[in-house]
Amino acid sequence: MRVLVVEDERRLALALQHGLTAEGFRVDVAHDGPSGLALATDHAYDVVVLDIMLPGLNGYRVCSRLRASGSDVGILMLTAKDGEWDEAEALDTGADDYLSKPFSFVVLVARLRALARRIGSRAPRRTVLGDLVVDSAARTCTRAGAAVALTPREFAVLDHLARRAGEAVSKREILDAVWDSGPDSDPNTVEVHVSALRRKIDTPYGRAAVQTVRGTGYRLAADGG
Amino acid sequence: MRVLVVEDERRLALALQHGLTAEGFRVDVAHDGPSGLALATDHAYDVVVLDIMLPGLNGYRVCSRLRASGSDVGILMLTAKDGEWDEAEALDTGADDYLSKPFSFVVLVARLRALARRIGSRAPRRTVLGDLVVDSAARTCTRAGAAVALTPREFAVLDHLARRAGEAVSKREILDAVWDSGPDSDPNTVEVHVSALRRKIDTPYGRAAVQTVRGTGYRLAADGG
DNA sequence: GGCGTTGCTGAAGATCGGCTGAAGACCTGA
DNA sequence: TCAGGTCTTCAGCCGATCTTCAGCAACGCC
Repeated sequence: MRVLVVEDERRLALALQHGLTAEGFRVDVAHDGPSGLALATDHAYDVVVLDIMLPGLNGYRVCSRLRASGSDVGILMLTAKDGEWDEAEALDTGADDYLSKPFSFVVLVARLRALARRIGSRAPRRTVLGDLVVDSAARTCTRAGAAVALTPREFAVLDHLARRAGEAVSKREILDAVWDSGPDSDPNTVEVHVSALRRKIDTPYGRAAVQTVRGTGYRLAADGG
Repeated sequence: MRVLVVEDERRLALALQHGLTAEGFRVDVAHDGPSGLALATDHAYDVVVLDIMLPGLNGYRVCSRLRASGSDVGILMLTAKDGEWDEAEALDTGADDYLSKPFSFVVLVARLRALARRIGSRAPRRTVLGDLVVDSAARTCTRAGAAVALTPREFAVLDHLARRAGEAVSKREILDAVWDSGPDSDPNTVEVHVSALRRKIDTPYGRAAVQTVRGTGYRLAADGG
């Protein structure tokens, strides 16, 4: 699970990074509002841990801008005081949960897990495209009623395409979403997996659900191919 | 991607120009406020890197004038001090992000890329002109309800015209936007692609969506031809 | 109507991007 | 450690696409 921590207090940020990494989260850190907003806009995080007091752009504004841009990432706000005002405002600007400083690390982890679960269930569970059904929660795929066995990578690629059904998705984006890889990763990897995917969900059925968008990447046909 | 660097410190400007060019950006440079504003107004940049301390017209004023003129180009401000005042003012005048000097080049590149992506996603997803529909996200085009298969270049040209529907767009601008090419590139390349485009989206339907503006370039008819 | 300029278009060779089979690395569970 | 499955890398192939060129057409000015 991917977490973004936006916190200007370096020591706390570092502590959270280490602690959450040890808990099995993948953690990125930003130390001010604008770079936090940029990271959150740019990467597919599951949850953002957002301090309110931030240089450049405070937490409320980061939060509302994120929501304004259509993001439905989970947002957990860290309120410095424990007055009701802060918390109400946090929820008003679109945060999903809040925690008053100082907080227990164990509680934070529990809240993050709970939030991630809620967010996860908020996401569309199934994507139906004609006779192709992708079930993100169950991690299953059926075509024309028949179950199709996919490897983890194949499913992850399909799942990502399904979440953006109808849109052209670049290989770079797929690499980022599925592989957590650096900028030097090879787009051919995606091609190989798409090739395998097609062999399973397209070739036997004679219709192309996964379309190539030359020069860009791929698109999962919104009408089922 | 096109970047304008407005920076009066010659050595830094030159370093940025070289570095960003090496990263694959197309870079123009201005050394004072007024010429920066003029360049930004006259050309279709994706992002402007704007120093605050500038002769003639400071960065805040360049930024607010750009916004006042209706530009929604991405603006990344370079703040000399790292006081909160600078940064808040930068964002208030309409900047999208800021970076405190001295900054790491790698960070600048990452921020530029993130900003460009955010700006891109701000653009309208679909353009509808009569019976012609251009969907930038899906990278598809339909005319009179029928899908039209376009090559990447053809689509890029159409997409650019669609973003300025009704306006006359010069071949030079199209070259800049679609080809990332130098000043010695051949306008005939655009003509060839427009020709191919017309064969696909105009000829079969008997009406001209892509109109020639002699001496200037082309215009996508706002009423769909 | 004549002329220079500008735009259109078919053809051809060069280039690019994507697909795929194969091989070996890797991971996991027994 | 072994077996089975999966993932990544590599290289060759192939078709789609791009650019360039050259001749022709259209336009507008005189």
